[in-house]
Amino acid sequence: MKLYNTLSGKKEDFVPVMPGQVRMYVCGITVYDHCHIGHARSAIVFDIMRRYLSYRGYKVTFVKNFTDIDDKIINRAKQEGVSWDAVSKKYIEEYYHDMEQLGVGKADIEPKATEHIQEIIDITRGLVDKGYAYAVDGDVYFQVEKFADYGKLSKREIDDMIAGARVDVNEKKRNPMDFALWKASKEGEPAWDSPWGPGRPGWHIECSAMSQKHLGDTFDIHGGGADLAFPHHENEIAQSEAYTGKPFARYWVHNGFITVDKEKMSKSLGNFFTIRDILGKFDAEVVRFFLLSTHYRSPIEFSDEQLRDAEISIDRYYATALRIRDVVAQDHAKEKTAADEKVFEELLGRFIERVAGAMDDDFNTALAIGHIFELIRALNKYLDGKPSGAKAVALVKKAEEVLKEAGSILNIFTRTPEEWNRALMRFKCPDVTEGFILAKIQERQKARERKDWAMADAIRKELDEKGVVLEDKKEGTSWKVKIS
RNA sequence: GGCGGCGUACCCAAGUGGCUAAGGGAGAGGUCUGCAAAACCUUUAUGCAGCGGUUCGAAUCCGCUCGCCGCCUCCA
Repeated sequence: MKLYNTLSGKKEDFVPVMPGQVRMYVCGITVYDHCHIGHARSAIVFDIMRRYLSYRGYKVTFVKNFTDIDDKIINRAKQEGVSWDAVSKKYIEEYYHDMEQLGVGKADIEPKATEHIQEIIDITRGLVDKGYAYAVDGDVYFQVEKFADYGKLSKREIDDMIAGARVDVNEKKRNPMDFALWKASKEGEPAWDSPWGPGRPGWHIECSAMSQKHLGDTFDIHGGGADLAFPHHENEIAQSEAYTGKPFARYWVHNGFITVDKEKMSKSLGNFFTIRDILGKFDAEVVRFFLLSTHYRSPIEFSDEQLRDAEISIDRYYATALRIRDVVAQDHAKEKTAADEKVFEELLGRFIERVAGAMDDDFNTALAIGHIFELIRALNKYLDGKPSGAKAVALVKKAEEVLKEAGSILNIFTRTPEEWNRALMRFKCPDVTEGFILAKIQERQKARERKDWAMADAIRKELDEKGVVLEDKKEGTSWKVKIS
């Protein structure tokens, strides 16, 4: 497998520390507000990586944390007039709700910062003892100049960053780039006892503490959004490597942003869409497909139009799945070889290998999806040739099986065509019932039998206006939800 | 200002040295159909922002130019 490593700026062969095992840590969210689609992207991308590594036979230990103590949480609590832990508790629940709907699995371990105060204090004290950190008025700062490799992840020099205008001025810091490991709490703020007085952890230290505790000093993959590379991940590296004297994470993986009008979606710009807003308009599978149809490191422009494209693509898959079922159910007494059998069989044979090859290459989900639709087209073409008999059934069943396998890798195409159709009805034609549709189809069938085409077309038009499309086939008329 | 990234058809999007530049959508034409829908076929980049260079050979590597974005402050 190849994996792009931010540390080297290149794709590298993935070799885990312990053969057959992968230990990965992903920075989760700070729980002070609803999650937006950008959070969903990160969650889905790393969920897919974890799934695929398991699929490839690795024993994966996946850790994703919650930052449950932080300035934003404290401010939010003040605003709402509730305790800080009521805020974090509420948004952890919201997060689980969103993720469950999105089909994102839980991590193996989901640690919280506040449950690792002792570990955080231990590391902080260790860094002070080793001379990497200093205490001032109850705060403890990491001294970046003491760590020779500082800047190796984000590829920047300490001096260049200071030259940049936007570093905050803080009298207590020896160097403006120094960052807090421990912050003294003000009156009324949440506080834990420490050797430096009552206080709370800085932001970066928690990930060093939790990853070390649950995965060890050196582990395989550390992930998060691209905006975390600096300063968060850079600081994690400094703390952890200064403390343990060992390499920290071996592969640094960062997902790209979601953009709106080409600009990064963010809270401060106010151009964000929450997961729950989007799931009110589109099915979760559509969101997953949309996010996976672009490589995880590239930016994705968010729009309803793009989601609709995803919806159409998924519908194409389920329409084919239905066709497979219909074909298999037909009478196969007669052996008939379709003209394109060889081409189809050949493509079918290499399919899983090609999908896996795409995923092996830095989790290229977009390419994997391309392969899926290539097979779908070949299959449809093959079926257009009206093949029949045992061989044909075997090939079609094989296609069904491998398409499902590929879908399961990406956590898409996991439902039946009926389930998909029902999900679509919820969004596209909530007022129409299946009973009504079937009655109309029957009425139209009678009209068709007496060749009353005007009536038949009128009924079809009526349903079309309600968002239902009819398809006349040999076996009878079927219906589906109209997309667009 | 420093650092990083991106620019592939009407739209979205793979491809990072070598068969005819994946795949999806949209458009046009066709096969099928009572008519449709679906499916399939044909068609839409001798071309990969522009200009140079390296090479037998580049969308792919190097340099410059233009445009866009991100990080340097909390941020997935």
